[in-house]
Amino acid sequence: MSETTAVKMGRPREFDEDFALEAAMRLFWERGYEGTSLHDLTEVMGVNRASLYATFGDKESLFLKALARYGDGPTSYLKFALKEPTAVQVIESIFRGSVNVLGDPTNPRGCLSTQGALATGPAAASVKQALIDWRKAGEAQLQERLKRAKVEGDLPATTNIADLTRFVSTIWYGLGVLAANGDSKVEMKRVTDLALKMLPI
Amino acid sequence: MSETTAVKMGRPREFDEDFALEAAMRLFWERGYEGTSLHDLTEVMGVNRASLYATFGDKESLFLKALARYGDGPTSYLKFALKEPTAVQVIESIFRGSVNVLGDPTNPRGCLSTQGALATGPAAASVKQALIDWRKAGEAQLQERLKRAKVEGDLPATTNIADLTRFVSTIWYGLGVLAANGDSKVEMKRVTDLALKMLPI
DNA sequence: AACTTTTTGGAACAATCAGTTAAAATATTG
DNA sequence: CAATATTTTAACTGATTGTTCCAAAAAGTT
Repeated sequence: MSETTAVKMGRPREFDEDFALEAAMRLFWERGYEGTSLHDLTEVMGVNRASLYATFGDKESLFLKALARYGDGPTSYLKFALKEPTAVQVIESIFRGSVNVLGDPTNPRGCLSTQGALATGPAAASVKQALIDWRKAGEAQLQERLKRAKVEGDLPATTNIADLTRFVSTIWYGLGVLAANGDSKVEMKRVTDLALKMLPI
Repeated sequence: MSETTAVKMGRPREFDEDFALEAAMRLFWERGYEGTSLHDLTEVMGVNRASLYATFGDKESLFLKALARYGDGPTSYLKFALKEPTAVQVIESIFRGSVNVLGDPTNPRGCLSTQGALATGPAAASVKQALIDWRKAGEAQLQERLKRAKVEGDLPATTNIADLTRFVSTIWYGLGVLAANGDSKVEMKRVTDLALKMLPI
């Protein structure tokens, strides 16, 4: 019976794993992978070095866990957006969710997937690549969904799915930089409103 | 007579200042501010530490000089684009120039202004801010030009200049991330072609 | 040849980096 | 209480960070 409620032997933890990972995610989000030091991580996470390594592994491993949490948390809107009934609604929903997260003043400015490690030194090359993969995976999910929309007839048969996907992704990424620039939610919303009006659909 | 051709006393330099700054720019471009070490800079620049400091100042100062060179070099297309006769041609020209630079396989992938320091630790906060200012300055120049286009009548009086500027900027920034993802020039061109077709003009 | 001026090479700097280790502390189990 | 298991504490790696300093080297000037 090794359940989550199982009584554990040994000295009990003085930190909350969930809280700690959330804090790590937000610090990486704000400062990027290379800009975040282990010392600062232990502080915001409320975890000492040794426990951090025992629980989350090394810095890269911790970052990947934080990234996964980012996908399940702040950017979970993507999962729901993909379930919308039509292509237009899917795109609308992605834009809405994105603007909501990026425009929330309680969040770090920008998007973890682009701020985390867009360009790095050789030591962080694998993290940079992981983020490329992460972004491309998002694009792939959208592309699959739009492809289905075409089959279902709610996108014209003439629509170039790859182009439309890349176009939406471009705006998506661009919003992240707008947010990093300090633009407000209202300003970002005006961009997505304009984009939706123009959409070749 | 203190001209540039003036004979200088002292031991002559063994490095070329222009070459060195170009090399620094490209390394920052590829690795970002925090991802670039002084050790690696001296190697690619062909300058020893002491001479680097004497000539370019500290790391931040060197980065700012590299950024200025980036503006005068790879992204000089902006200056020319703003001189185009109509708003549409201006935007077309920006997109074309951007795709050419970002899609050039001999260049580092992505855009220095977004890769340099989108998110950083506190130590690099001033560099991050300098890049925000740099990007916003670019937006401001475009906005001024589009405002003029409206006055000159080649944009409808109903056009919201701020919105149009931000929309073009968003795509501009987004292209940088596409490039960082490894997308090809052809793929980026298809994005800008689509955007131009959709432009509310 | 003696003196100035500038650059070079390399050592030295203190600070910080990610990561490890061993002992002390705190719990459960028998 | 004794044995076991886990976490905390804190010191300690060894490497790397950005920056400074200094004597030697290489040129021009007198």
